[in-house]
Amino acid sequence: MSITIRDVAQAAGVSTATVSRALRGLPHVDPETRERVRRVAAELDYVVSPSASRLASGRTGTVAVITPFIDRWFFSTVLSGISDVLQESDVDLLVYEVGDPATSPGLPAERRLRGRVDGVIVVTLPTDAPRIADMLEIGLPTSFIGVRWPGVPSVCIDDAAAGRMATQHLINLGHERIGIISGRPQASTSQASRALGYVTAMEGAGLTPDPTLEAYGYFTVAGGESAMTSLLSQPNPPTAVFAMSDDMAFGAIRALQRHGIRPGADIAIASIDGHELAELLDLTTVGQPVAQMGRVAADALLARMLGRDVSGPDEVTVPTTLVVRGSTVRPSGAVDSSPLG
Amino acid sequence: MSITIRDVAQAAGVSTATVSRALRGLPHVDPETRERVRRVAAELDYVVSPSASRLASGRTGTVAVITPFIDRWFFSTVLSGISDVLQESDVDLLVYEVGDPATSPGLPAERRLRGRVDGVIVVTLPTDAPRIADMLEIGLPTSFIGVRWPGVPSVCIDDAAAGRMATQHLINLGHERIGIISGRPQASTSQASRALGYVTAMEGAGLTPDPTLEAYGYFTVAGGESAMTSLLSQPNPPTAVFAMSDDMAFGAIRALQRHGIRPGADIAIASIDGHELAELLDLTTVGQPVAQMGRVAADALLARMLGRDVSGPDEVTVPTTLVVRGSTVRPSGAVDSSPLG
DNA sequence: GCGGTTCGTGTAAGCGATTGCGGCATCGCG
DNA sequence: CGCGATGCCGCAATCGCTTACACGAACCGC
Repeated sequence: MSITIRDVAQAAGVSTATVSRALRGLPHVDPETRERVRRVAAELDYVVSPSASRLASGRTGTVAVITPFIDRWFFSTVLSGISDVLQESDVDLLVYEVGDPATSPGLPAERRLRGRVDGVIVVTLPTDAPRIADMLEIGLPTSFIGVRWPGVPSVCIDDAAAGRMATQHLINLGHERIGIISGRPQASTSQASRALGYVTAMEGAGLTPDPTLEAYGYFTVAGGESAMTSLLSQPNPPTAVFAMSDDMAFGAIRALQRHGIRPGADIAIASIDGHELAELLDLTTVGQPVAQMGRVAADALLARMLGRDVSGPDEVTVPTTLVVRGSTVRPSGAVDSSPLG
Repeated sequence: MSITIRDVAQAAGVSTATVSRALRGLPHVDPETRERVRRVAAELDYVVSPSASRLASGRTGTVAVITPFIDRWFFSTVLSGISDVLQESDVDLLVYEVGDPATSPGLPAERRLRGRVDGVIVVTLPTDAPRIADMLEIGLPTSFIGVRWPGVPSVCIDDAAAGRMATQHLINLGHERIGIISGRPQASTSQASRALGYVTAMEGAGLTPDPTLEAYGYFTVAGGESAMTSLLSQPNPPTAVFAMSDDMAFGAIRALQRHGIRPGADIAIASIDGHELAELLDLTTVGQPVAQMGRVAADALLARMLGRDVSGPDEVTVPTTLVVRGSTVRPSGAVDSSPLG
């Protein structure tokens, strides 16, 4: 029913081997022959059978992206960046949504990957390290986004610096009681780094982080809202809050609105992400180049998969930039402790 | 190097045929034999070669999703719903991001699909009909989201009703000069339907839509902002605005903020989508069950692919619900023309 | 003019599953 | 006890392509 390489070979008066070589641009084919094969193939509307090709060659022309979520801003944006790059190289994109590793078992995809893809991009939550070792055991070329792992291609931001930057900015505005909305209790990796940045900045300014001023927002809008609510119920609430993600900051802002407190004017908020809608909500945030992170990871993976010269280091850190908006204004009467943040 | 079905067969003392049948749960296998094969396979950590299986069986266990974008709320949410369903059935999800059909050529994926997937889900922009015929020509089971096509499984909302609902709500509040922020000039399908709903509601209330009160927002935040800006520059600006999408409404709100105009208090805004962050911005919107739309489409496709009994109609319309928030309040001094919208 | 390259092409052996068909026991029933 | 069903299972032919290897022709330099 479907037309095969044999049909093309016959119609072009050559062998299937030649057709294969001609169509794929391999050498050792007379230019004239190649052209003829191409024409015949086009006329017949021939497309190679991916299954057969894969079986014979062992290559799949596919990469898998393993991501906790696909319907959240950060992840869908990363995905889009990845998609850009892969499409340019005619590589298919397989998506596995695995959920939050903290609540769902692990990577259900491990077994599936073998023989199904040529490479894997793992997008990790900032909340905790993935089963990286498990992943690497499969022996597929892999690229990580969001964690740093020795010897493995990965791209991430400097979480500590980002946390420090946001917190320092609040400090520079004169705030001293600065709360923090973090992900979840006792998480690891980049979350810890962001918290570290917060602590570093605080201590650098001679301030002591008040443990009662930490609340958990689980990286969701709803979580951020309840975190902020609990912060507000403190006997001595913070005058500024650092949220580890824009989503949580959004929730925090909603909490403020509910309490009739004006973000910026009454309580300062700064966070990390650079979410598209942060501008709308006038939220000060440390922006990360999310789509670019996806592109970089995909590029790195492709380079390794296709055996290109692997230029550039394995571990790349992309820059973040503080975007100051209305959610962080000088508290009335306060004096800036440094020449701008 | 990798272990194959032959290794398992040998280790279990049966033929490869039996291994294949045993592992896939096919009948005509002694329960005892099946168990032994399973055990051996597990011990050997055997996984079937997808390529070989596909080539032999002709099935790929994969569906493609063709979507204009993946980094926008609507699409990533749909994608997530699809992913849910597919994962339950152990079907792989291949994603093709094709861009806005209005600006990018078309479906570059057509050729790729043949032999690569068992089915396709096409997510269409509300801005215009996809090359549906092209798509159907491939002869793969296909499911559409966002358009209605005779005889083809599709899921969408009643765009006209949604547009009418939002507009009627504004009318009920006493507004008469109601502007509209639509997608792009002369687009089609669901965009037209939403506009139709607007017109229907207006005329039903004895109001005449003012053509100078229509602006184009191209379904983006930035577009919505400039659309609202141009609306505001009218000699006689609207007192209420219906935006075809939440994103555009977000942009419109930003424009209002920039002009020192309070959404809700000074100008009412209602839109369509039910975006996660609409609540944050206190935006009245006609919510559509986006993730569910993805799930429904995936279910329908799976039913056809796997030859299940195709229950339910081809074309399903999912319900929308008006969520009233602060962006639409009664204009001061106005009287409601009906008992609540 | 001859051995050795280089080029273009064909032959055919895989790749690792799936599955139609046939064979051999075993079973049930008359 | 005989005979058709039935249940299990193996044989072997695909599926459509890739690619190592072989082969003949043309071409090279000495």
